Amino acid sequence: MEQPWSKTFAKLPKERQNQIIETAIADFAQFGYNGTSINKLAARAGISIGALYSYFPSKEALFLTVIHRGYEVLESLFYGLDIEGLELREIFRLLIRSAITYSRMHSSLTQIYLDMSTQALSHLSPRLAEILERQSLDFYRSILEGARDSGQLDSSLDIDSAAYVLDTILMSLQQAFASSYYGERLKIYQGPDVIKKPGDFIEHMTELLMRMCSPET
Amino acid sequence: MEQPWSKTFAKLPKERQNQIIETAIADFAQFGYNGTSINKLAARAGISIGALYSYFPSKEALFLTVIHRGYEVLESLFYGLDIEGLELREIFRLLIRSAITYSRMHSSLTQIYLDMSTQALSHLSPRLAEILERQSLDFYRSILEGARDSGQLDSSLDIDSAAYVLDTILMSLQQAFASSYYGERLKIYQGPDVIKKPGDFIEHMTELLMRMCSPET
Amino acid sequence: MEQPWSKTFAKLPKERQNQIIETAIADFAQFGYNGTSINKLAARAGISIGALYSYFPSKEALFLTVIHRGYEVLESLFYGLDIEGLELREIFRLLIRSAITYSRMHSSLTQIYLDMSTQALSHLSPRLAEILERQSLDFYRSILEGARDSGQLDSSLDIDSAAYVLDTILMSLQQAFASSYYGERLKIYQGPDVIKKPGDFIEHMTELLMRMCSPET
Amino acid sequence: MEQPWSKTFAKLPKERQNQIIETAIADFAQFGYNGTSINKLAARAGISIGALYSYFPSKEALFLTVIHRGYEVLESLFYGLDIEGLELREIFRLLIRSAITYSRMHSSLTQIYLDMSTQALSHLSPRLAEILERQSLDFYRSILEGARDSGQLDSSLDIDSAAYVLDTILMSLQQAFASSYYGERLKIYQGPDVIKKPGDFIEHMTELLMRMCSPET
DNA sequence: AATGAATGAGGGTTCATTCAT
DNA sequence: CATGAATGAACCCTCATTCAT
Repeated sequence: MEQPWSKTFAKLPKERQNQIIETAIADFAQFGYNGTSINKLAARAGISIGALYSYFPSKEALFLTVIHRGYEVLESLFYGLDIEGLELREIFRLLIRSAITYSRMHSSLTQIYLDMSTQALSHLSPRLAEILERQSLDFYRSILEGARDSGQLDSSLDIDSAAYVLDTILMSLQQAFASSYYGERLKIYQGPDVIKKPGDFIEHMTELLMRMCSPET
Repeated sequence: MEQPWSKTFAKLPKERQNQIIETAIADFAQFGYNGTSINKLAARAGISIGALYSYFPSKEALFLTVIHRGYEVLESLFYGLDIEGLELREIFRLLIRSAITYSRMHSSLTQIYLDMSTQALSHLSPRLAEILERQSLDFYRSILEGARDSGQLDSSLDIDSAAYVLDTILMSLQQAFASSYYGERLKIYQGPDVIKKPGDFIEHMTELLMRMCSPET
Repeated sequence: MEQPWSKTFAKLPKERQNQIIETAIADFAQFGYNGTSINKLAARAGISIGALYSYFPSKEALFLTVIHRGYEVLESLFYGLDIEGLELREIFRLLIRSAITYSRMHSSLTQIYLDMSTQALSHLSPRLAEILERQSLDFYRSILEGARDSGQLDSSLDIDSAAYVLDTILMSLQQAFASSYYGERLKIYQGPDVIKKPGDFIEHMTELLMRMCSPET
Repeated sequence: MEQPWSKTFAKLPKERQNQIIETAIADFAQFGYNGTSINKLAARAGISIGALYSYFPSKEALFLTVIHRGYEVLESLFYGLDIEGLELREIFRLLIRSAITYSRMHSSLTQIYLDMSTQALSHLSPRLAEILERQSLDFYRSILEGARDSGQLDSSLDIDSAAYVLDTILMSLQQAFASSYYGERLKIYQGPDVIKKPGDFIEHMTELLMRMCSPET
């Protein structure tokens, strides 16, 4: 993604950059793209409208910058996962836990992903999907291929399909722990305590993923 | 859900009702809740603004009515599925096919679900989730319980968790075949032909669901 | 010119229409197209911004409506000139007097013509020139042809060129009596009293036009 | 005209001065005074906003500097015209040709004159008209007086009025060959080829001016 | 019941000018 | 001297809602 922000913004102290991006994340998350007012956002971020427009040429550019930030966070999450030598079950458990942790730590970003996938922003879809989903696929595929090579994954399995299911489930968990709607949905499926005490649920999910992947005994 | 529409609207000829609701579905799907203009919608639907406001007290009420219509469509979909006597594999295949068919026939409604689950409309979440997700859960649970009772489902499985995974996957397929973003995502995972020729993908998904549920041999 | 105003505007009482158009004429004349603020104009016209935009879809449409009004005024001026049976000298004198009178009565419209011919509005040039200049040409040509047929105009003269000069001079007089710049210019050429007492100047101009046209004796 | 530019600007290398003034000419010509953005102009000229404001205390000062440059160009044009010993008809032809040539070479300046004469800039009118029109009058008057003294101009003619007509026609030709609107107008009067092949038109104009001035035979 | 004109706050964005560096 | 970041009023235009007809 070409940088949607200006050189002026890049030169700003990191502190100030964060202050702006975090305000933007909060607003876009809470109000959605169309519901967010750039003028109000600027006021909340403590900068003038003119300054904001000198950092980002348009509302869309600011939004894309926020998405970019989300990508970096996600990247560092994947990068920080140490799955070396773990059994597949441990890996699944770790992925699920990480999805939930990420979701809680970065609930606004997660909410923005939801908004971004909305049809109203469909003109951004190809660009954004390519950036964000490609790395997930690569990561999950490498995990599953590793498991297959070590005999922990049924060799007859279509890996891309399994990766799709894995990503779908992890995404659904992220959404469940960050957005109101999907939170309500999860509570309907798992009872009201699941959000606060997700331990059992995590085990169940791990088990289901394992059953899906493990070679027949 | 209390009827968000007025008695006046209820008394309208079905034809006129449909004309309005379908315009609303199209607009909310394309532009999102915040991006939809009630004035333009009225013009496109061929009614006056005053009439629209006599049918629905607010933009939100019209949106809720649209969601309600979506619920009816979904209900009739579930109701129309004849799974009596089918083996579990057949049922999964049918559910997946139905999700895709529904998504293609009612892509606007599917897109609206996405918008609705957005944080910007979070004040509606509890109401909407309860209505829409409860019936899905009940339906999937009954299927899985039936399968368990006939020995086609591992009795150690947590049925609510399995239902959650099932619903999650079916929802993701709906979104993939209706929205730009999730369509792009699916293509990244499965290649560009999957949208037009989803046969293999359907089989893979069926297989994965079966592995998840079947008793160990 | 297709009507740039809406049906809503057409249905307004003439009084109200005039109030709006006249405010627009005054503002566009005083501040130019780019210098005119639609919001301020609406306030000065005593209507809401929304109302103004329901009458005219854009600033440009309002401007075009003003030009249209100018065309009507010009048309009625031409139509009202009774040159039947007048000698050419009398006709020239009358045209010059009329240009000055028109300019004084409709100085704002005259000022707007100046603004309109500016390069900043060049995308309107072809449309506007065709409408406004065509009728002038036709009118002047008919006068000159009449004069030629009655032997008052040298038959070797190129009538279109003579019409061009005639129009150019009349336009310059209009501008001189309506706009600051061309007023100053005229004063430099003719002394400061010419604006208030243009009698001699009118005679000189008449004489020059006659010399230009009359057959050699 | 008091110099509207600063000493700093005067000390700049001529090259840099030109670069700035020419960008300003281009922008003011294309967008008009109100439509021109000083910030964009600075960027296009390759200098900083701060520098621009150290050269010219305001947008208006830059505009006046541009007008001043136009004056210089016009002055050098008049100065460069060698009419010594030419017959009046030759002089008129030369003036017309020069007006067209000038207009083509300096179309932006010509367009700026149009904008400048607009009511929106009326507070500048007295200053600008005095500078720009005085020299034209003096020049044309000297020509006509010369012609009168050599018997080529009817001695009963009011020279100032003839100068006014002469200037008006020459100005109209300049505008016709530089601005969209007056170009369209000329085409309506003279057909679409006149802009590219103005030969006949030049002759007609010359003839008309001659008729206007020559003594009766 | 139906119409659609009217409202005006608020939307995203621009820009002449200032001033700390 | 030069830079260019910062300001914020003002720009054109939209829209959910009201209400006289």
